[in-house]
Amino acid sequence: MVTPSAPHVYLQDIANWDGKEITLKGWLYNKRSSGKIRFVMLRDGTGVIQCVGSIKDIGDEGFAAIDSMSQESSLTIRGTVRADERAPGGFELIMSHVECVATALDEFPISPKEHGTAFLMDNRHLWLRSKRQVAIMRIRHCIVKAIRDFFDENGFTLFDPPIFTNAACEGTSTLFETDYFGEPAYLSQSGQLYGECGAMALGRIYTFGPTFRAEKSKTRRHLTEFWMIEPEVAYMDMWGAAELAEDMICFVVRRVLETRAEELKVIERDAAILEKIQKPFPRISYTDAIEVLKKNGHEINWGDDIGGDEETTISNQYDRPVFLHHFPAELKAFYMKHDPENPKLALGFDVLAPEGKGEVVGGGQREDSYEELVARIGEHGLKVEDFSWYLDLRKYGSVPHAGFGLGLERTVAWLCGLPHVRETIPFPRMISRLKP
RNA sequence: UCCGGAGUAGCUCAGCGGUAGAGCGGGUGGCUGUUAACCACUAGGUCGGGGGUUCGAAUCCCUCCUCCGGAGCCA
Repeated sequence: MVTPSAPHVYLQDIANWDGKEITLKGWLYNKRSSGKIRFVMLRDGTGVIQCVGSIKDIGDEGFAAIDSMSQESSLTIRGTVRADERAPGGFELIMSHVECVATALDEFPISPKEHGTAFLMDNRHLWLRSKRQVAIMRIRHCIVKAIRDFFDENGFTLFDPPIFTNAACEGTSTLFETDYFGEPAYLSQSGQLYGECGAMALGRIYTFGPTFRAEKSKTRRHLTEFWMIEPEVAYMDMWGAAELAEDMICFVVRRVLETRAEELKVIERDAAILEKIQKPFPRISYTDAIEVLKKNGHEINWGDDIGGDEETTISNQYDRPVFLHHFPAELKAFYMKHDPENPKLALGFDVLAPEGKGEVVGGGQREDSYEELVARIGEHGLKVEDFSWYLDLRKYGSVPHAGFGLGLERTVAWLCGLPHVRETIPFPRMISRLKP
């Protein structure tokens, strides 16, 4: 039991308890021993600390308890906090009492040594206990919170789109089909069309939810289930949406730097690189980008899609995110508004993250003309009746409007400097990963 | 779907025609300041599956499976 003089303390607050007797509750991270002394590395989810036990303080009983526990056994330790130069976190705990809560019934699969990613992914449920994964999850949470705060503080309303959808917006090949009481239903691959309904109702909204893509992509940037944030604003044009994306990204980066410096250190992410993420981001048109790519030895022509290697070439020219805008309209989705000054171009943009991290945002202005949109739906081989509700937005008081989609996992991977998105979400879903 | 790469102890890997190996992890013992502790001993294997070549295959050939990376598509 916890005595009033030895309250339960989390390791993140340990600096406030120097010289005091406290209780720690956690798991055995590692241990070392000598004949008459025991070193216990305890983690509690907020940090790791070395606890020192000498035979005169904890007796044979304490030694026996420690010796019976293997890695990841759960335990509580009472002791006195002591600042110590030699300790990695600056503090140690001098044990006065140790109690095993539950011994690990088997050898913990993930030893303190190196492991391959396939093995770690098979043990994702346990891998999440490691210092590095804990730090990444904390930063992910920070980013989620910052995004919500940014929109909430700027007059936006959270607007949740459905996950079951009936329409095959952009062809069924990339959608997961489910049996919905005998009818086919598809897991949402974007909340945007619903977000547009919200913008017409509430003015400024953002969606924040999971989306699903059945595309058989096997790359470091793809998940089949990922989280997307999609703001949508009535009476906003393409450049307004671009500025919104810019402000949001800067706000999020600032928040991570201010509140997650420790976690960035744990994952060895150079904060100086993130300090450079400031307005304004360079803006380069698709047409100009093609010229840049040609000069850099890429075999690409106007009208071709810009692939991963090309994106890297462009983003490597800057130390901050870059806007790519005014793509050829035929490369983009049916709802994208065409440039009135050049109908071959779409009023859309992508944001490429620096360091070759690729596209983190895609957005632009939506087609607001009823006639144009009907024609566009036909051109894309889609059925007008599937989009009757969407067309109603143009029928009843259509206005210029714009928005964008931000991929959460790609953003986390970029800000954390991770090579692969699989470590950015607790349980990544990929083409060959459904378990755990 | 296509193009590469890899499957050997619980994990990370070496061995690449001639007796199945190391480090870590596990177990046992030792050590009063260790830091991925150290020292000694010890247990642990259908060398991804199937077929073939050979006196002999983890090793060479064929085939299948799985995973990893990339392409396409996208956030």
